[in-house]
Amino acid sequence: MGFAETFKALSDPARREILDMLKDGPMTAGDIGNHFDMTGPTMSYHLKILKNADLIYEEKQKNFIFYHLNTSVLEEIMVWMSSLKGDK
Amino acid sequence: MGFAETFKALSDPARREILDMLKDGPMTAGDIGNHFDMTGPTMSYHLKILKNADLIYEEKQKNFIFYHLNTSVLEEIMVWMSSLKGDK
DNA sequence: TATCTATTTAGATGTTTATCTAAATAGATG
DNA sequence: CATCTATTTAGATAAACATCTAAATAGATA
Repeated sequence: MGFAETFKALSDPARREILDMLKDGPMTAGDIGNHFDMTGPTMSYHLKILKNADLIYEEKQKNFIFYHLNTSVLEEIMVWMSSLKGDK
Repeated sequence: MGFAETFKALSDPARREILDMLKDGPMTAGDIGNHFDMTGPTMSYHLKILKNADLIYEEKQKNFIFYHLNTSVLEEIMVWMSSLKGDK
């Protein structure tokens, strides 16, 4: 939990695409995975990184896991970026 | 040049600190390096990554190189982040 | 309860990253 | 022009990362 973790999570194109997909609502791990040419375990790995970075959270429902976007961390990053730009 | 490169550049704490330092005005590679417990070559490596990510640019003056902050790339990232947040 | 479905964990592997030391470049100055 | 100062390039290395296959978990259902 820190900027390093967040930026590392955001540095991978697949992970950014996952976030874009979740913008329209929660999805199961399987449905997310179907959009990529990757194995399940690889998808699971990326989801874990996004989860550890607090960019998504999971909700278990039956034997599915729904992933939700969490944008609160992005707010903090935008504050830092604004300060870099000199916006006080 | 792309989000991947930018986020990777931002994922390192030393590199983020360099950007914070440059917020107050340009600095030479040497002066930047003096703030860190790192060798010159390591500093040079980080500066190159920031430069390739277009987050800084250099201006040669005598036998010094002054590094300047460049925030235009951050704007694009903030636009993407805003869209994730649903700010249309 | 046996098994099917959804997802994760474990372990292996090739690639990328951050760091160092040693050497190279290039401009300024005695 | 010899050398000092500022910085980078080259090459090596340990750690971290992204990916895979095989196996494990855990809940739903026949």
